[in-house]
Amino acid sequence: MKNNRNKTVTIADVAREAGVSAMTVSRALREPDRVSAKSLKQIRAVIDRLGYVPDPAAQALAAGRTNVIGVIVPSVTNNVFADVMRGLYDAAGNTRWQVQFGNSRYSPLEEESLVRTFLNQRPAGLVISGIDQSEETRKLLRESSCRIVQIMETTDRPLDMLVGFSHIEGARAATRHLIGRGYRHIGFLGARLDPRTQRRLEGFRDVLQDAGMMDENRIVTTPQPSTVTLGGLLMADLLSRAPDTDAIFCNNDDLALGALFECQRRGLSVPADMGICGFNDFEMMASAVPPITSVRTHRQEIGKRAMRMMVDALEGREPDETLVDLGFEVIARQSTNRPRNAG
Amino acid sequence: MKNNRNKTVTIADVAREAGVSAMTVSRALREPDRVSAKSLKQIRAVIDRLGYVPDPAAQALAAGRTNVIGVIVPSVTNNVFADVMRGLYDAAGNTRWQVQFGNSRYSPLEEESLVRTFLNQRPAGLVISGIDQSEETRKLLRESSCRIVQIMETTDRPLDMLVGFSHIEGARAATRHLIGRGYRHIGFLGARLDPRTQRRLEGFRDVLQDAGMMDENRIVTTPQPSTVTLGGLLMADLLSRAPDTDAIFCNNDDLALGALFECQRRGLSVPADMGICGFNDFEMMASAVPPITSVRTHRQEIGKRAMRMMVDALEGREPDETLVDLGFEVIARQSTNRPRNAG
DNA sequence: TTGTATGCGTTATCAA
DNA sequence: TTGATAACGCATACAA
Repeated sequence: MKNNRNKTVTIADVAREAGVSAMTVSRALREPDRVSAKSLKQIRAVIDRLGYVPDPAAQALAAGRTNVIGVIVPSVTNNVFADVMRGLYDAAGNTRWQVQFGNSRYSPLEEESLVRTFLNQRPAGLVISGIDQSEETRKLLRESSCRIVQIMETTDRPLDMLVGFSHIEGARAATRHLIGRGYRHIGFLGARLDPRTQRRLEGFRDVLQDAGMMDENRIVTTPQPSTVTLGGLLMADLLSRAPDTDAIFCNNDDLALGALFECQRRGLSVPADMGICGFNDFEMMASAVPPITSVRTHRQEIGKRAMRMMVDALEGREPDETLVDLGFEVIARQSTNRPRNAG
Repeated sequence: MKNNRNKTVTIADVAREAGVSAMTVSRALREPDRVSAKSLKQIRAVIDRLGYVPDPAAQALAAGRTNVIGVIVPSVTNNVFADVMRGLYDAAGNTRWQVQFGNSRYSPLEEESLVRTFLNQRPAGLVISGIDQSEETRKLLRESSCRIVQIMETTDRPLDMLVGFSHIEGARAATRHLIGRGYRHIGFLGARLDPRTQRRLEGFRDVLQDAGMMDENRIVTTPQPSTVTLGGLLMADLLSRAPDTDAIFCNNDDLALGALFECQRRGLSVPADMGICGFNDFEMMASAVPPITSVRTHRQEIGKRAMRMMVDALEGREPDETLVDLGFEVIARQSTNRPRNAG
């Protein structure tokens, strides 16, 4: 296999052309203040003319660190994380830091392996989803000298920094909303029971148990990834098991939309016969017919804050808050607007 | 800023412990056949015991190349590319090649800058979306010695290898389908007019002009990214401009779903009063009420094929086909099932 | 403000 | 089959 090395312009070439030493060029790039205005001008001109770009591998090797900020998400196809990634990207945009994604596919083992791979590259920082890292992963991270931001959840004991919200509280609020709207036989539709999903189920259980309305028959879950079609299937399953169910809390919006479609196929009126509440508040929820109630989460904002926090920390501006809860909001829409005389 | 260098186990450590030279360890890792069975066993034991992992930066610097396959997509939030990325990931999974994503945000300039960044890392290969690279980008790519796979479109003159399908033909087929179903006043809803979208519009125009049914008034587009909500707005816009429109081709499925919701709000029957056809065939199309006709594209498969092709080429197994058209299928559903007596 | 010497961890080359 | 030596391109430490 041949080298991919082409017409490599090195720092030495620049130095020679500019009539200075390689070190001065190196400094001109990283600490321009410590180089005379004259040299700086010369060097910059030569760099432009020659099209010099530093070799990141050489930089990493010599400096013992990189400008890479690793990001570990459990999925690249899940819209939730797509939004988070956008936020992370946006905030990293005009900085000198470079974002690199890794996909753990919801597997703690793959996550551990990704962390190893990243740490081997001596990243400046690591953004990692959730708080359920394996003990080995936590050890690796603690022993590394790189900064860490956990995202999408919240806890009292973050590894380092954290930006997220409480899934259990989100689910509690949604469930309370359904009760408040007069629903009494409330079910739960859940797909892919990752840790966050499980916490939502936990919150749902809490509230229903307190209200004396809990019925395990109304909990329908599947390990498959959530889709709209699956929402319809789960809804059908629930209705066959517990036909008197009058409302559902779906652990995400895909399922909620699928459930709505299933109700339409069965001639069930939403919200009169069936109340529906989703989670995440994707934009389509607002324009469904009827519009679907959901728990809005601030996914892109979480990405932005996390990256800003990371960059601040890396650039020596230690953030005031290193544990941020961005919360959630129950967006009440027609799909849970139960008529007084219903049921 | 301190080093991120920790307890680094180097190849020299392994060599010492195994009683061989560093070169032999290096060979044991890359060309085990050229190392004696005895040394190999020793070395592997020591590697395990010490937990040695090669430093990628040092490898890149010394070897003049990396095992990185760069992937440039125009969006990470667009479901289309999320699916492609999944395919790429899947196919790269058990190889020695590492995938790295870059997001050009639909900007040829950002794409060019990404290409430069990637090429600076001496990637083994580059997967790049579309065929509309800037002249400068094309030049950079041609001058580089790395392999290239263009994806998601097709052309006679690929830069190197290519896996995709024809957007213009997809749109033509969809439009013919609508005509075949008896619709006569067909409109087009389009968002974010990227090159692929524009080709779909072109195909739409072709067919309608040939059929003598073209009416520019029925083309409604916006530069905004497509959403379900936007589909509803565009549909409303179209109906106010051309109230006698009896069918629409949407340049993607989000818009189609939004258009369906808008019809529901207006009491328009789909498919009797309005035929709706989407593009991409996301899974939700099948479970909408009524199910929505769409043009199925093989996004994940494109990713898989592209990565397999790349890996084969990199490992010296030059692929038989380097220009693959994976086609598309019009999936006819109830949303375009126009009753005989309608209109 | 600038430069020199040295090392980062690995691989290519060539000789043994 | 193995090893010694010399890069790879840059940054650190220190000296001037």
